[in-house]
Amino acid sequence: MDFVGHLTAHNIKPSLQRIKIYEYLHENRAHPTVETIYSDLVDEIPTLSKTTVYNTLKLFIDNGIASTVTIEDNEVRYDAIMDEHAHFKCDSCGNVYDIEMDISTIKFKKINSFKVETTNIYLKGKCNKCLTNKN
Amino acid sequence: MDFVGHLTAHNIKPSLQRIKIYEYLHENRAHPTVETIYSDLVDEIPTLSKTTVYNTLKLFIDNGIASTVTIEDNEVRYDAIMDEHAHFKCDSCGNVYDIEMDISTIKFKKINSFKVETTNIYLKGKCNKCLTNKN
DNA sequence: GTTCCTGCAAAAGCTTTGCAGAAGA
DNA sequence: TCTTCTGCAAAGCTTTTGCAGGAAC
Repeated sequence: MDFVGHLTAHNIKPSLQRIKIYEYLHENRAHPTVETIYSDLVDEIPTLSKTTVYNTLKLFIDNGIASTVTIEDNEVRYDAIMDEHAHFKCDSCGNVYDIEMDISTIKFKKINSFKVETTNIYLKGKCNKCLTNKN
Repeated sequence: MDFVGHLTAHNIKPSLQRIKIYEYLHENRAHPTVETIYSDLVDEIPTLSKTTVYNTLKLFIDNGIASTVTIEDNEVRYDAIMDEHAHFKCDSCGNVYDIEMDISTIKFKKINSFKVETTNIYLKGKCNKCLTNKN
């Protein structure tokens, strides 16, 4: 995938930090937090600061190439996959998985008068691996 | 509604603060934040502290009579309605509305192996009132 | 008298802001 | 040169923790 091209196509100048953070989001589908992104990338870019991670993620969100995943109260996670999909968080291992779904199939009652612009679906429970390991 | 009875039924001793906060959650369906709860109740209970609001909400959640609504990254809201329902937040006025729905109608792909325990659905857009006022 | 509850003050996190130096065009 | 980007340090918020006094039983 052409990360640099995707950044420039969204009016984001492709600095090293921005490329690496964007790459990281794509290659780490675990929906990382700022802390995770920072601590994983600081090895590769020793001068990296959290401020830059915050700045960069904000820039990505403002330009529509990333979004936040707030499946838990006390942590904000980030996602660079912009297709409509649900998120599943495992209570045991803490991993967050993408769940494919067709959001248009959801049927609401009494919502006719509201104009829905975005839909977020968050599931919690036990993932495959944890269910198997437990037994 | 018998708030005191509901608290004691869930092993929560009905102190004045707890009764008032629980009542407030039921009568204020706008899904208040800690700040809102505190500032609205401090008039009635002048000695109230935010610590107590935090303690009490945590107690309610642990005992299953309230839940958090994390429709936005930067604010945690609280809800005492424990039926399954979706939440809709209006971008314009900021109000959060309950949307009735039957969660069992949602169809996911490839989720068979996961054990889903809770489902949260958050919608954003423009509410009825704001759509009318704009025009 | 013992236990539990409340709320002040302080601490702990997380995120944002201001700004100066560095990098890039 | 001029603009933009980075990252340190400090500030700002929200939430948690420790603890002492108070209420309830």
